[in-house]
Amino acid sequence: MEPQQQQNQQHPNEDSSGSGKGSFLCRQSSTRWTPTTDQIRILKDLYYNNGVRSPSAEQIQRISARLRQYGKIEGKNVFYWFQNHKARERQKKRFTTTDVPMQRPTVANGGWKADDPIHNNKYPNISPGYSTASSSTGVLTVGQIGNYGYGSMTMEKSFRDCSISACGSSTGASESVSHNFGWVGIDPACSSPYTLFDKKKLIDGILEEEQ
Amino acid sequence: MEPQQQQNQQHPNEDSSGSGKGSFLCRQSSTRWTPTTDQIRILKDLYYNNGVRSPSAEQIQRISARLRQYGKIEGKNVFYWFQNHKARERQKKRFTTTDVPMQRPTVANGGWKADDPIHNNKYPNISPGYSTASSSTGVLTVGQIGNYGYGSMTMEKSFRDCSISACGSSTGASESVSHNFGWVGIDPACSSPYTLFDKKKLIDGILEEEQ
DNA sequence: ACGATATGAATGAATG
DNA sequence: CATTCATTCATATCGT
Repeated sequence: MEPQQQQNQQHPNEDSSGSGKGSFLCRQSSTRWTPTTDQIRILKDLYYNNGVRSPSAEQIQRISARLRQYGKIEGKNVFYWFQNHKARERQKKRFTTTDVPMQRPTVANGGWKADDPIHNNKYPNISPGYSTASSSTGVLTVGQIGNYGYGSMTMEKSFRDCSISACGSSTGASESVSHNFGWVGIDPACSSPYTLFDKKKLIDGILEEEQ
Repeated sequence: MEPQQQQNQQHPNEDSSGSGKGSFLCRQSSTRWTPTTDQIRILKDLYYNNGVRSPSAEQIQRISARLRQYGKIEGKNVFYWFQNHKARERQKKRFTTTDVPMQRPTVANGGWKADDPIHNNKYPNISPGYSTASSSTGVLTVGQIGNYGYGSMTMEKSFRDCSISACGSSTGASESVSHNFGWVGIDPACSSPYTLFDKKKLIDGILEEEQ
């Protein structure tokens, strides 16, 4: 998701190193979990390709155990990750999907960070109804039509080959990129002849029902 | 606080300002929203004169739609603006009101926020010990140095429950499980000799029941 | 030109 | 589940 964020934090910082907090340098290990690219990749894979959205306790344990190979992680991290991911996806929609009483697929992307470049098959349906993808199998019907490879390879670091991932910044988490659409949005009635005569009124108008 | 960044005009940047700045392409150089003075004025007005601090989705939409007249803007910009504005104001206040000598905003232990939620009283069952004590030298009363925004934070919260997993019916039921499990590290097969993985298999393995 | 600061953006962690 | 808080990163802007 962050095209150019975090410059370095995927280092396998074994040990919580919470002890060395007071020291000046080494100011890298914060208390909060910093997912590695591999972890994120897998989490997204689970989320998008497997429809996992609210893993159960067992699943969380399993996932975290699996992800622990790529760096330290705990169950709660997985739990929060899914919660946040889901919540933010919804929130984003909430801000952008203003009106549109009828099914209007033109919603594109209001401008939030684009969806994932690698796993972007989410649910192709346009209606608010989710695909309810059960977990595993059967879901990938439309999945990765483009086939991003790693079907059975050591995906250790193979996501570089994808044709769409692009921007391979070696170590960096070159996840999503794009995110520069043309301000589609809801196409407001811009250019309205406002002249700012009464600011107060304008402000109120924003908050109120404006009807 | 705001050094009047009156650049006075909207988008001085205009696209294609590829000049120098590594405009390689990827790097998602979509300039980050630079609010115009009018937009800022209105935002501040909403914030200070109208007490808007955390606009809801609808409000955000309304606000952004309104502000779009003064320059391009999107819901997320408004959202972030308020979030940041509130956060920073608060942060600043924390400093100023501090005036307490030895008071450091970022003392060891993370100050006040939940002491190590992760490894601390996650499961009071077994390790009651150092929950409250913590912090060296009885770090003052944490009395909330700059309490203005919101009384006190709930440090020391601990998850409602500490039963691990539980969840008889491993299916959905996302609501009931919200925060039910303790993040115990049930010590899964850590350090298991995973080495080559077939993504497909791995994912399934995670999701499946104990295959 | 840099370095400092302000601030947009992103996200982990929590709370209700 | 939605909302909010804290933190951190990235970058625009300004000061010297």
